[in-house]
Amino acid sequence: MERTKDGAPRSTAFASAQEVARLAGVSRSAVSRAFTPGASISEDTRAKVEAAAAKLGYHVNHLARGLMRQKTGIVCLVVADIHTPYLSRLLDHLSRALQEAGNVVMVLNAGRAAGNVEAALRQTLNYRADATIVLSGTPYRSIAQSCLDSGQRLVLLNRDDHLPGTVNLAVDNARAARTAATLFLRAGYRRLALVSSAIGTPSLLARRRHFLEAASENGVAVRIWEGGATAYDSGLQGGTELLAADEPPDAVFAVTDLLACGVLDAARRRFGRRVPEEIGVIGFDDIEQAGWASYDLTTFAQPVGEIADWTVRLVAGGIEAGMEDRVFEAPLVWRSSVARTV
Amino acid sequence: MERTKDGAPRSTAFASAQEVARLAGVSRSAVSRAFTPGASISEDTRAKVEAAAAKLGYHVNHLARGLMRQKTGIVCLVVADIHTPYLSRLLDHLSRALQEAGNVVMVLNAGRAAGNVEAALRQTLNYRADATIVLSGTPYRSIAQSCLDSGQRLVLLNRDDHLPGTVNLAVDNARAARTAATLFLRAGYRRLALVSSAIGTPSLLARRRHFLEAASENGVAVRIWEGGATAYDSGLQGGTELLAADEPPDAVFAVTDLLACGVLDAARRRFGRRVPEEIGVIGFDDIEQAGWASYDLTTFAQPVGEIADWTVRLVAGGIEAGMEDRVFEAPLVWRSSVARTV
DNA sequence: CTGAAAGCGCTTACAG
DNA sequence: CTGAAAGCGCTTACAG
Repeated sequence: MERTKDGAPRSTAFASAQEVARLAGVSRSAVSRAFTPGASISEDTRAKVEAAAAKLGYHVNHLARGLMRQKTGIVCLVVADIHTPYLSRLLDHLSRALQEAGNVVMVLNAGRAAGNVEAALRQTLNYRADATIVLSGTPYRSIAQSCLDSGQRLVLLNRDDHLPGTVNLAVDNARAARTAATLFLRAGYRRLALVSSAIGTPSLLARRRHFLEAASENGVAVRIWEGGATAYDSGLQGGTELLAADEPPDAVFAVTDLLACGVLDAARRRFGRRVPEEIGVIGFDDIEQAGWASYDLTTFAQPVGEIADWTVRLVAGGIEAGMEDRVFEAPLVWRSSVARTV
Repeated sequence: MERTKDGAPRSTAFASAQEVARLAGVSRSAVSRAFTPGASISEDTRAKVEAAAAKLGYHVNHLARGLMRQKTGIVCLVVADIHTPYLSRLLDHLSRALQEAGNVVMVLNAGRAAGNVEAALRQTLNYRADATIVLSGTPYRSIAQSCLDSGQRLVLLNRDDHLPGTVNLAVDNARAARTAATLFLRAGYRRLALVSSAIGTPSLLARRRHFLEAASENGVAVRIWEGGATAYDSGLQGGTELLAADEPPDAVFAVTDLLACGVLDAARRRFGRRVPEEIGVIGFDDIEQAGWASYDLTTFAQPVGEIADWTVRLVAGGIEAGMEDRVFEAPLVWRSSVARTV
C-alpha cells in the first residue's frame, strides 16, 4: 500500500466513495445512497454521483458494505464430487438461481476427507456468509451445528438428520424406489437385484430400504450388491458379479444412474444380455448419459430446477417465515431399459 | 442490528476481536497478531488469546481483514456450462487446488448470455477478488479488460487473445489434432470427416484447423459437419447426417468427447457400423464417459491437474515474477475406437 | 433530500 | 514483544 509523500490517498486501482463524492461535489453519504436501492436521494444528485462513478470506474466495495449491513450477499455451497453429473448439474442450477436473486456463490469443495469439512465450515464463518447450503450426502454434523450457532441460515440437501433451525430439502426416494419395484414386478421380472455403493448416504440408504420393502411385500427376495464409490465402475463390477452368479437377476435397480450405466454395460457388453427382454434396469437421477442411445435408461429425474428455486426462496425469505422442510417428487422417466407393462 | 440500552456492544452471533481481547486480558492488537502467521507475539499471550477465542467461538472476519490487507483471499472462477463433464472436472480440480493454497473460490456462473458476463465482472470487482480465472471458451474481452484495469490478476484458460498483463493457459490443440489425422491415415482410413459444434471457441477452432491442415498435407480431403451446441446431441446428429450421405466417412475426428460419443452412437446404433473396423472415431477431453465400455473412445486427455496446479502458482506468485503463458500437452489415450497401426 | 459523525471489525506502522 | 491510534471503505441513524 503506497502512499504519496504529502499524505494524499494511496494509489489503489480502485476509486473510493470518497473520491467519487469529491468529484461529484456531494457528500460521502450521497454516494452511498446513490448505490442503495430505495434510499432517499434526488434525481439530480444521483445523476451527478453516477456520472462521477462512471468516470472513476467506481465499484462499491462489498467487503466494506458487508461489514455494516446485515447481509454480505455471500452464499456458500459445501459440496464434494463436483465433477459428478448430478452434482455438477445441481451446482449449475443453484449457482445460476442464486446469482439471479442477487447473491454471490462461494463454492467450498469438501472433497472426501473429513478434515476438509472443518475447513469449509471455517471459511463459511470467516466470510460471514448469509447462508450455506450443504449439497453432499455425507453427514456433516459438525459443520451444520457450528453454522447454526453463528446464526447462519442453513439448508441441507438430501440429508435425514433434521437439526432444529435447519431446512431440509429432499427427494421422494421412498416413492421412487417403490415404483421401481412395482415396475419390475408388473413387467414380469422375478429375480430382482439391487446395486449400490459402499457409501452410506441417506438418499442411497432410503432407496435401498424402500425397494427391499416393496419387493418383500410382494413376496420377492432381492439380491444385493454393494461396493465401491457411487460410480460407473462400481456398477460395472456389481453387474458383472451379479450376472456371473448362479441365479443371475433379470432386473436390477441401481441406486444411481452412474451405477446403472455400469450395470447396463456389464449386462450387454460382458454377458450379451438383451435389454429389456432378458434383463431390466432402472436407475436414479436422470443424468444426461441416461438419455444417450447406448443406455436409454429408465430412471427417476432429480428435480434440480425446483430444488434450486426453493433454495433461493429460503435464502431470501428466511426460514422463520413459515418455510419448512420439503420433499420433491422425482418423476419417472420412461425409456427402454425396462419392458413395459403389458 | 440491535443495541442494548446502555450502549454495550450489539448482540451479534459473532464475537469480535475486541471481546476476545477483553476476555484474554490483552490488547486488540495482540488478538490480531495471534491470528497473523509470522507476527511477533509471545507464546504466552498467543495462548491466552487462543483460549479466549475458542471460548467465544471467535472467527476472524475476512471481510474486515480484506479491507486492510492486500489480499482478500478470494479467487473468482468465471465459467459457463458447469454441468459439462470436462468443465465440472476442471472446476473440481481448480477449486480444490485453490483451497489448499489458502484461497476461497467464488464461482461466477456466466451462463450463455452475454449480459451475464458483465454481471460476473462486476461481482469480481465488487468483492475485490485477488484474481479471476476465466474458464470459458467464449471471448469475454470486456471482462478481461476491466479486471486488468483494476489491478486484478487474470488467468485465461483456452483462449487465444493475449491481452497484455494476462496469463494464458492452453492445451496443445495443434499437436493433438495433427496426431488424430496421422493416426487415421496410418491405420488406413481414407474418408476423413470432422464433427464440431457451431460454437466458435478458440480451442475448437484450433483443433479443426490443424486437423484439416494435416489431412490436406497428406492429400486427403475432409468432410466437415458443424452445428448445434458442443454436446452429445450435436454429435449424434452430425454422425447421422454424415453417414447418411453419399460417400460416408470411415473416420471422424470429433472436436470434443461429448460430440464423439454422439457420433459413435450414430454409427453403431443407427447405422450398425462396427468400430473400429468400419469406422474410426477420435475425440478430445478424455471425459469419464470416454472410458465407459459402450464407447471406449480413443481421445486426448485434458491435463486438468497440471492446469490447476499451474493456476495456483500464478495466483500465489504473481504474474510479474517471470511467469508466462503456457501450453500443456494433451496426451493421447489409446482405446478401441481406432484401428491400431499395423 | 442532505451532510457530519459514529461505527462495522480488522491491520499496521509507531513508539515504547 | 506490546498497546494506542489511525485508517480501510462503507452504512446508517441523527439532525437539519
